[in-house]
Amino acid sequence: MSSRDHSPARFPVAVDVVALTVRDDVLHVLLVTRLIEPFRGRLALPGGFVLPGEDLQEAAVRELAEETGVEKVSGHLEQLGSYGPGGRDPRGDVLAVAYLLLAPDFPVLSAGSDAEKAGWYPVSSILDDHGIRLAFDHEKILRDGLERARSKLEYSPLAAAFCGEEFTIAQLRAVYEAVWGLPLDARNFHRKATGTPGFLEETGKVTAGDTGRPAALYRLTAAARPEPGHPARAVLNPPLMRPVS
Amino acid sequence: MSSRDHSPARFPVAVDVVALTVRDDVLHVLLVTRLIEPFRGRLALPGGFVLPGEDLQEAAVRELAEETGVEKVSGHLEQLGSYGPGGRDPRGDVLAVAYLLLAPDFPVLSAGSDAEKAGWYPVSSILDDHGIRLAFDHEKILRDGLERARSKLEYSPLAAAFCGEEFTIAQLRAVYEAVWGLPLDARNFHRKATGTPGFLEETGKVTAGDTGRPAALYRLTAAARPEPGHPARAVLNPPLMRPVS
DNA sequence: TCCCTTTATTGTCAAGGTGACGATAAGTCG
DNA sequence: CGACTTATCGTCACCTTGACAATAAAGGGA
Repeated sequence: MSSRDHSPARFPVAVDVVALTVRDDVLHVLLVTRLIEPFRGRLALPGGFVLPGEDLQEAAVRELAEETGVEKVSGHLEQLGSYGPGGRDPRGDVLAVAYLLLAPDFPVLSAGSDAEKAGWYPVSSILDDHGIRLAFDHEKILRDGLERARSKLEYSPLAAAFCGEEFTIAQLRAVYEAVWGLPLDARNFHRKATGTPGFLEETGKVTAGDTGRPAALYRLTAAARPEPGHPARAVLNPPLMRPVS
Repeated sequence: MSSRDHSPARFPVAVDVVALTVRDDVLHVLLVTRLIEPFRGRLALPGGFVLPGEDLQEAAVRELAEETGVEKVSGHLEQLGSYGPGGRDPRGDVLAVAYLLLAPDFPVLSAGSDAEKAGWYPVSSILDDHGIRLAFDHEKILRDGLERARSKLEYSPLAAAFCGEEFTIAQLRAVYEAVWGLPLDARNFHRKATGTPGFLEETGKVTAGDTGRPAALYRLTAAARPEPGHPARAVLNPPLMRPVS
């Protein structure tokens, strides 16, 4: 820190959350419709200003709860990056700290306590050409979050963050296919997922009721489960690489 | 952003830079000695407060120049993460945005314009048990920066950011060994570095004067060179993994 | 000059991982 | 029961890696 600045400038600090989930085999992002200016009527990432005495991650969790009605979100939450403070809010300088949430599909309040409508939107409908334009610089933040998620799947057990506690290999593969936007060979994926030491363990249970042969249910190994405070361990070694094309 | 907050809280925003280099085959970090409270006399990462109208990365470059006397730093600069705002500065809430600089060895002013002494310190001397204690939460930031650098070497061409424009395979290998703290097999490394398409290209020149056989000089391919604004491309595919032990 | 030391570079080989894809297994549905 | 669907196991050629031998190209000293 500079020793010269007697009274440093102060900035409002906002947290914005890129919440991703896989719904019907399609990657979705959680967005709210803004009911006030600026960008009234536009879709935006959920978020809000950090309060005094609050930590960044606390603020992210609180804003997510306020705007989506979810008190206890399971899944994986990590910091994505910071943006600004200039050129991103017409009201003036605002520093934004973005967080990335990878979570199983959860219901959102159609009208949160902030009176903003929240809902899941397919990521492709936002990022495609001629997609819906987001407020602020949220499209860039979403792109950064998507790329972070894509690369993290390669070497970390984070794909399981999109699933519940127990899941089948096919469900896990559907996560990879939805996030990467690529088809994967079911047999090779099964070999890699079940063959990686310290990644998955069988629960002994199987699915029922669906069409086709029942699938075995797996859960993450204790070693692969994200610990509070610790980053997700690099369990997939060698990594599960994205196909080139 | 929350629609409810009419006058959001404002925080001072500091940028801190984890500047790493390889010097005499040892990883060093750039630190300054604080001459004022708090943490007077302690070593700290160079950094300072963001000024109004300034971007985060601009502030990082400016503070680095002010405290180390380097106007144009070559190498790779990327955002590392944000810390706080609570519990990291005894003067009160301060949000810190950390940046990571991977650079060739450059001289630092022994007394910068901020009158803080800057110098290179072996990373191990800071992070070892009984190492020198840094000011603020800078030890955690340094650890995060080190881990980021270590993992980035695996799949990106960023090791070359520690070298000059042209370098030998052995110099590049020395970077990996210094950052990872592990010995690598010179022959297998040579095969991987020269055999990866789109990574290195020969300059045709060779080193001279040293003991032993002269080494060929290489440079990064245009595709592997970091573009302004773009992240470092994932050129090493499959990656060059750290040995397990 | 010739040998020794040092560093760079090229090969070799076995083991393991991956992509492509055939073959079975175990359910549901008609 | 037979068709269909999904899950799981096997096979095989190819590629990459780790371990390590061998060769190349300098400088230094006897």
